Amino acid sequence: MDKNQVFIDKLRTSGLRPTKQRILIAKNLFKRKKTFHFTVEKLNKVINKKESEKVSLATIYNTVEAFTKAGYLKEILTSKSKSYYDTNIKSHHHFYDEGTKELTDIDYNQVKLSKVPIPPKGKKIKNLEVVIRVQK
Amino acid sequence: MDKNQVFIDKLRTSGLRPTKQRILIAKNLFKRKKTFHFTVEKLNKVINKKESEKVSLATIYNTVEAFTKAGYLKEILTSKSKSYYDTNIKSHHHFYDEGTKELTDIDYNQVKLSKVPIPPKGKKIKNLEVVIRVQK
DNA sequence: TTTATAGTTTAGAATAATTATAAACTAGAG
DNA sequence: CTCTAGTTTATAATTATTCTAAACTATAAA
Repeated sequence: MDKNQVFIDKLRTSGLRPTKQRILIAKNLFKRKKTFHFTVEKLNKVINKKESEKVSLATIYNTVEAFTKAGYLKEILTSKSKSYYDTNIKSHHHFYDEGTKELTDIDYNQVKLSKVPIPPKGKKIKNLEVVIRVQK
Repeated sequence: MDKNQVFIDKLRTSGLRPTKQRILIAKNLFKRKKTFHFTVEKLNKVINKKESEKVSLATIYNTVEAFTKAGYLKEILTSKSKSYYDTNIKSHHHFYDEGTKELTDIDYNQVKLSKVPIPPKGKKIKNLEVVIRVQK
């Protein structure tokens, strides 16, 4: 039993070839007990410090984008120029700490919307995200 | 009666010197019937196409930042690398069209939250923002 | 099993938004 | 009027991200 088989299958079903880089990135993202919030820069450090086989930054960008499109990652709205991603793809929301620039998950059922507006004509709601900015 | 007096006063009460650049930018932002959603790039075009007196891009950045700190503008969360601002500073939310990358205001009372989570210890909620991403 | 090819990775260049720098300018206090 | 701290400006620097094109590789088909 190849212990990577689960990732290989996941990649295949998404139409992504299971290359060694993608498997390595997938392991780093998804073999975790807690969910992982990261920027590409951070993921790049994690992978290229720990692992003996290096992965180029361009591949990390490509793979994060591919995983997001495939629905394995969620891109999170924060105001500033860096994109944040989350391995938790269940519907949930975030605290964004303006001081430390860290994200914390808010469980889905900690937020309840009792009223949601009708989208503009011809448009469908793709996603609804609540970001609560906090500070000391 | 100087028709700019209202802007001059506003600037003064915020500890900002009423320079001609700031007054010009304020006029372009706040003398509008509808609220105005913009990026710095867009504001720069609006000002430097229409007006005879040019304002440097650096000043536009500085002024938008100053106005945001003073509470005259609101920075809006969208996923990607460009910052969006809104002249509507009342508590309200947004549709973000992924295709056109345009923002539309959602009136405050079109969204109702019946449950809001408790912030992490020692942190206060500064702002709560709902972004609803839409697409065709 | 080889071979062909479409998909993938890579280093480095290019781009785009934003921030920093430092010199020139100016509002407003005294 | 003069001085000075605040402001503006052109330009350089920085940072995140995307692009490019050559090298590499997974895999389908011979």
